[in-house]
Amino acid sequence: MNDRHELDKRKAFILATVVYEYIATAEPVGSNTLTQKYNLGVSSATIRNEMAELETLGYLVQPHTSAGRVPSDAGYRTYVDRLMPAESLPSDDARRIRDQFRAASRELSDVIEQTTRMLSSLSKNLVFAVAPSRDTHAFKNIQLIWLSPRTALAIVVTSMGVASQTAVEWHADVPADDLTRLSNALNARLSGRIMEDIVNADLSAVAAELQISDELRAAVTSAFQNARQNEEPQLAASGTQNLLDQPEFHDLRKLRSILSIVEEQKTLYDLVAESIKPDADVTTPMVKIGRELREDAMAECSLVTVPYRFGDRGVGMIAILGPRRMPYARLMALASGTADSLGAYLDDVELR
Amino acid sequence: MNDRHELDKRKAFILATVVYEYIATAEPVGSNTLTQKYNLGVSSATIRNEMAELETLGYLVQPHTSAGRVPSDAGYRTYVDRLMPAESLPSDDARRIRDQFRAASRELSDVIEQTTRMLSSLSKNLVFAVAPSRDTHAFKNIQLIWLSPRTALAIVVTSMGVASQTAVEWHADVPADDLTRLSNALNARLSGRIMEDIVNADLSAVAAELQISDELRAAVTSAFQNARQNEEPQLAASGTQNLLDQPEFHDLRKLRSILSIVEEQKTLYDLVAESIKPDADVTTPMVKIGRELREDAMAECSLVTVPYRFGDRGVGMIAILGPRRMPYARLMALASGTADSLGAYLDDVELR
DNA sequence: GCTGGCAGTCGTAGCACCAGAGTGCCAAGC
DNA sequence: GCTTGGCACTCTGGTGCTACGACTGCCAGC
Repeated sequence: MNDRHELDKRKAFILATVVYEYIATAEPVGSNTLTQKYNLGVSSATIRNEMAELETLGYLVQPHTSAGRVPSDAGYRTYVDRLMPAESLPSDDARRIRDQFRAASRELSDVIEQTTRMLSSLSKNLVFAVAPSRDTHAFKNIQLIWLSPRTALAIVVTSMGVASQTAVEWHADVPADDLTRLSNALNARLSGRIMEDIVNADLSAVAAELQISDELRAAVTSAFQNARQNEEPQLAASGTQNLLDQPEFHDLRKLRSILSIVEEQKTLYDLVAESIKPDADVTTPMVKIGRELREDAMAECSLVTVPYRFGDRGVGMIAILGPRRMPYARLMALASGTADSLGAYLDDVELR
Repeated sequence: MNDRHELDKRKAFILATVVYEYIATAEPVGSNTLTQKYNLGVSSATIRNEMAELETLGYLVQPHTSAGRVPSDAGYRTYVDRLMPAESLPSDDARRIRDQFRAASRELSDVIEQTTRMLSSLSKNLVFAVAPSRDTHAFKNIQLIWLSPRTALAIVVTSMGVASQTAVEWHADVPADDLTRLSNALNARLSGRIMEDIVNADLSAVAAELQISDELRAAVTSAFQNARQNEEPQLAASGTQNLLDQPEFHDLRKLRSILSIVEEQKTLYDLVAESIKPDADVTTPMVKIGRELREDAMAECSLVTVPYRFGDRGVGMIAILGPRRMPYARLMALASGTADSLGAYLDDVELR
């Protein structure tokens, strides 16, 4: 199992064909089906011997004695990593994705939700997406609004809309003019920066330059902290009804546990959260298969995830959840196409 | 069918018992079951005759010749309207609802979502809720921020947070002082008012009083319009997995169409939208049964809806969707208890 | 008007049975 | 030494049959 060359060409081809056929038909594949449908050049008896070996190697399993073979997690894994031909995004799908983002709302959570809807309809699977946290928005401007000599309202606006309003107060009088000067200086200096990159040093530098009081500086700091404060991770899901079309979910107990997980959101989030890394290579989709998901309820599921970027960093994830028997190459192409478009959309919105 | 007195006492009791028993067991009810389980004082043959009459009257139906009886839409309707004993909210449930709102988030959409989660777990059915539209929030304050002599930013804040920011510009110079005076006057005059009650006349009155230019007045009007602009109706749903426990949803085709409707949201919204009336009597739950829902996919469902209020008007809906065979009295008590608490919560947040 | 009895209907659970698909193994052949 | 046809064996799923049980509707008698 450890030697990646243990599979000779014929075994690899047979494994690939079994996976391909099983994905297409959802029926265990037998040696006869294989020889009849595919041009293998050898008889079914030979295939039988090879398949028996593939089974002892752990790539195939038999649901019961007199049935054909079905891929194991390891079988799918090898297929995805080494055997499967890559697919590119069909132009129809590409167009639909483009159109979706052209008509997209400006409300971030709506965009994320519409994206999952579109992708679940294209992929015929369950799709979910994690929205960028406020940390990753671009700072647009801050307004310090003088209410009285000792109170003010601080409103922070990011590329995705208003992030927070904070009421601030202090012990010494602050002239209204100071607030205006500070607002303007902060906006001139920091506009366009990513929220999480704006550290206290930046704020202090501006405050020092303008000779602003410590109390006022502290107020600004807390306004920024407030704006960055991480709300619940926003997660949208769509396409649960697609699962019902798959025979593996006709078992109501399995279906129920999957639905619970989807509604609960936390488990879904944990599944993809580890992959949201700012510096990650953001173009490659990742695949987790069956038990790799570490969830009993999902032992028969696979997950395709792909991060999307804003600017030059990964800020969120798009994920397609379906049966292990899913068209991996197609879904990977769909997911990364969508992620690219979503990233481009986010960049575009920021520029407006 | 039109004469509400067509049912004598005994028929009414039999109908009520059949509905009650069927709700409990999900099995068609026969005359023997009835005489054995309930003390009717007559023999099963008499019950048979009565049931046959109830069937010709349209209250009961027989799934097939040799089965017991099952209530029809009309049967459930009569049960709900006239036969069913009212239930009050068990103190356990009341406590759980109270605790939920005590710990509730301040973000409106989170509160609505958490409410549906709690109620779906209490009711063991599918729950959805429509969030109040911005129109029904209470106005808190407006800030007109002077950016340059001819441009400004208008930020409208309601009881539920920031509603909108609008960039405004004009052709004649506007002194910064005018903006401050206007902001303060508007806040003093309008704070606490419901957004949809704030009409142009209110704004004009203030502007006239302060001798403010027409252009500036127009800018304020557009800021308010922007803040009231109706986004997509916000709808949260929870508890789809509960449906799987009901035998009527074991049919995958039915289940699929219900799931589609729930995800699509629009149909759900239409089902309850008509009942969101500001001036409606906001304490009584309403019930729609089977075909009354006017959706083929929901012919075997019932819906309990109850509006919740903010201040003295209905602003949103809570709805419980389940099989027609649902414990109506219990769910009605649960729904209105939750609606009351949600209303109280909204009032409370507004005061803070 | 109520009741017990009875014939009749219908769905379902259980059972046996068979066909079909697929395997593993073996002995012969290239 | 790999490949192959043949063959016995296994297991599932569908079909047809029967028996049973749960009802009903109707009727004659109280």
